[in-house]
Amino acid sequence: MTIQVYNTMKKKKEPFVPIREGFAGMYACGVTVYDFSHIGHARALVVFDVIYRYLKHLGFNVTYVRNYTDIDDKIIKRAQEEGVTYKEISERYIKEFDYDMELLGVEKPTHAPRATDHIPEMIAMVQALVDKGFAYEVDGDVYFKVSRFSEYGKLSGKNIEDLSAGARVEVDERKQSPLDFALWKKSKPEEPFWECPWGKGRPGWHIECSAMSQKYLGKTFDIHGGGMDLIFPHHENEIAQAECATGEPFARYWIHNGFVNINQQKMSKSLKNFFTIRKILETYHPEVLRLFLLSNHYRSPVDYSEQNLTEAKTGLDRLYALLKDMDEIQAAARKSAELSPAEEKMRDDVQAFSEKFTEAMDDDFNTAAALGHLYTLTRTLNMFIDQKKKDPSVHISDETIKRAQEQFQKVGSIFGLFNESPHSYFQKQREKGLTAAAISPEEIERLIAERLAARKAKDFKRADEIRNQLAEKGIILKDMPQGTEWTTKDI
RNA sequence: GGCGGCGUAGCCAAGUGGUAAGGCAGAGGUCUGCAAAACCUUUAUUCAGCGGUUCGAGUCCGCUCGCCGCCUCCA
Repeated sequence: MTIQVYNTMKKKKEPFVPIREGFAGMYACGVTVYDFSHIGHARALVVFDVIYRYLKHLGFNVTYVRNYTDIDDKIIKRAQEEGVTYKEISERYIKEFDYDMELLGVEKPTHAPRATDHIPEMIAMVQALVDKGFAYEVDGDVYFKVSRFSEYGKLSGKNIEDLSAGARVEVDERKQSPLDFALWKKSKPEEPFWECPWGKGRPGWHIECSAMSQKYLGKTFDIHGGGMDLIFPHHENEIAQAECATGEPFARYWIHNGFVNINQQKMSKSLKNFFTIRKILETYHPEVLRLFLLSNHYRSPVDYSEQNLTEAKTGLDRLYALLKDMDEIQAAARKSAELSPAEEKMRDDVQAFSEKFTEAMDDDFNTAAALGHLYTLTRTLNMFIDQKKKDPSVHISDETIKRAQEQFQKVGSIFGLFNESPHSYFQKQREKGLTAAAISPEEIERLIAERLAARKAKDFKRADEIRNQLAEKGIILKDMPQGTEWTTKDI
């Protein structure tokens, strides 16, 4: 069964057929490293991480390339502000980015090239464009001549006439047309530069992705992705450069993720409604953020709000609670040849989930629908576990539990969830809550013991008093058959 | 002005021709001394509005209203 992928170029879903059977080449535009990465970056990174993982899961041999833009105006500006070299800024934020990705559980791509490590490739491409008459040099700057590429606009659905009419770019007199864009920029004094046929200069923004994607994936490759905002002009320009330079088609499938809004407002620096990944992960477990992001289809806009994150946390808690229960039941389960009707049904549901999950993911990576099915399975499993808790004689075989656990492992490995043992997941949460509660576990245990004594003596007034007292500090008690457990209140 | 998207229950959110997934919140119940957790039941005759195509439409077409993105660096 081939998967369906929405291709921005065609504006519709189409079957994904790679150039070479069994292989997939994928390039996703990475970040410009001049500051900490934010929630918007996180979404793009998580979306393509999941696409990467899913393609691998399907058995594709995937080459995934994600670049670092480590030379550009913003980096240079930042370096000048701090009085350090551009390299110091870019390397610093590459390190920070890598750290964020590790926290977020984003898999390393096959290649993570830096733009500045590929200057010769870029110069060669610019030279090829000049030689073929697609680009022209003006006083050290080299521009791409948009009018020479009749297909310009095919990705974004724009045409050259409309663009010319609506151009609000300040017109650079030296450009032959306002639409022409820089392939190579002459360096100003004090700016980093590389020697090239046009003097001292540095690459324009778009050229790096064309050069690096081709180096690692070939002239024509399968998937090119990034945020919606990159469709125009970045990806449009990449296509123009690459196809004119090589004379061959560039990427075949264009995948773009939607934006993140903050409390229904566009995220922007001027509104200061900006959240860095680092900041969010101080409060929320990384998997909460992933679950939240994957609860929406990747092309829809998603609204970041505390309520939505808290909801995601509730969901993740529920899933981990089930995993914990399954671990416990598994430990006590026995082999059995005979299945009760309830267990039969459970196996059927597990199997049904497996099929529905695949169906959802095959349909343009519909993680939201896939998660819906996971919750349905969760309810089925909880139902059985609930019965078993009430009546320990209810039997279940280890094989059935194993099959259910395997489905969760599969989802976990594709979505980047359930990387922790349920025990450590809840343990961490308790530790976090404890810090906020300012009470020691020993003190809690002491109060629980005191409450137990009170309950045994039927002094429920005192027992409730203790429970309320702990609740005020954010400690929630649960009276279980085997004793009293405690958790911390949700953030 | 050009291009594109969206509008599904209190909230979040799947669903591109076959009769409305899932989650959160709420209500009732099982369990509990009472709770918590879990489970059960329940919550959209209806998918912004109006027309049209069709045996059949959130789903396709047209119009209207409302929101948003891109066209400038941006995931």
